Amino acid sequence: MARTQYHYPAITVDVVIFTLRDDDLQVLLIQRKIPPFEGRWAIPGGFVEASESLEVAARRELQEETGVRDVYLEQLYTFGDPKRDPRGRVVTVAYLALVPAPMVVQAGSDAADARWWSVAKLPKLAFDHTQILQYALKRLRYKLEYSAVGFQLLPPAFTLTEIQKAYETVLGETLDKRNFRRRILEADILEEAGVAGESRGRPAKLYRFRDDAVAEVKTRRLFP
Amino acid sequence: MARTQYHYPAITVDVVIFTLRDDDLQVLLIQRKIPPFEGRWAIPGGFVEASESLEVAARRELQEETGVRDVYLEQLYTFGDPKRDPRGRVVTVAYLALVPAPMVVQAGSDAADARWWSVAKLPKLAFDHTQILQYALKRLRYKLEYSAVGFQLLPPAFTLTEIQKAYETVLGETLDKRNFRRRILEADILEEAGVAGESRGRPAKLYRFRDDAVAEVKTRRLFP
DNA sequence: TCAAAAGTGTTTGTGGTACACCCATGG
DNA sequence: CCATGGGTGTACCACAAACACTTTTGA
Repeated sequence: MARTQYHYPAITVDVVIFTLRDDDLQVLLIQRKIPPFEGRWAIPGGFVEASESLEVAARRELQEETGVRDVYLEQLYTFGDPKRDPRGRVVTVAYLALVPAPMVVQAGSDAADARWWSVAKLPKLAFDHTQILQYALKRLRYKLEYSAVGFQLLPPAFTLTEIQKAYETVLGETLDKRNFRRRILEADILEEAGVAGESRGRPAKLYRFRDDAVAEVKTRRLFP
Repeated sequence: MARTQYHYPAITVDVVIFTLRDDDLQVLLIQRKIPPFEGRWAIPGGFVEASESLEVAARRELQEETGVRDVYLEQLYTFGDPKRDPRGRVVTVAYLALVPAPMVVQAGSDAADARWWSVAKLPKLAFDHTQILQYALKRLRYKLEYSAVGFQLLPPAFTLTEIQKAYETVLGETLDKRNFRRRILEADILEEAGVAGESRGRPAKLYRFRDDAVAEVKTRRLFP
């Protein structure tokens, strides 16, 4: 601890925020309005305050950008290459957040604009944010197979067809309807929640994620 | 970026170093010789230098403590609770390292002593290091089932019985000999490397981990 | 009565698990 | 020749994969 403090790197949190919109996996990006990378799109983030933990900082950033609280958030990875920020040493702790579909966004004070982008066609990003985003995407797909985090992308109540579409969208592959339904019902993590209105055909049953079901740590993968 | 620099937290890396000794999973700890937690045992670690990446810093710490280079190292998690260090804000990026069995250790300049401890009976640790160590242990056991990192704990060439013992030691359960051998050979990650000397019974074949085999990302778990 | 979406079972294949004996060597 | 550790195959079971038609509703 003999080191003088002014050598310390800065610490930021960056939050990769995914959602599902229009049967498409999308990510929230902000457009920088100051250099470096002025005008470029970037993952929302900011400095960690002196008194807050990393996760609290991430939740604060998330709320500033989307207005949501109490959504799924997990630490992803910490990026600390000395050259990742041209202004000087900045270490960033990246987080992954999943928010339910219909979400309005507001450009924060340090952003010119904020909007959702399809992960299929992303713009050129600032800093090493392309790398961070790809890492987040890989982790999301991986977790989707082994745990029940997929529900975090849906509204509180949903039909089986909706959740199947959600899984197909994120994984980028189609799944068999009967096998999907059998497995997700046998997993015993859903409960019925009435009947959907609005439909051109036969009305679907609504389900919700059971409060007492754990989103993490399935012994077997949910969807091979 | 308008913030004054003297508010930045300090950044350290801590490296949880596992090895196998005497059919036992052990972890390297150092004994602190300065306050806080003077005399307590702790996970080896230190400050990140201005010009080095986080992984380079972790490798440097690892080499300072054990003398080894080119061993398995992966980032674990970043711990940033504001109160985790009584001296002030210190964010630590924890790494997990696996080193082959016979390893001499040297107490570093800031440590009174350094030695291997069985994970079964650990002393009281400094800071939040018990939490970090438990997290590392959980991750190691998890990865062992889904990937081939277990080889990193063994010498370059090993017998099938040795590696089975290694897996049993880390997982804390016994495995069926024929099933273990079938699966590990079918995984196609080993190649023969001659015959072991020194034996009281029939000499065992030696194997080594194939250079071109990837230690990570198995589609199916190796050992359920 | 037609269009649109929801819902439902069975067969086949693959992979996991359990289990016991013979082989090669050194003392 | 015996003690010690090395090495090998099969039968059963459970779960994953593939696959097509009937039901309910609104227009």
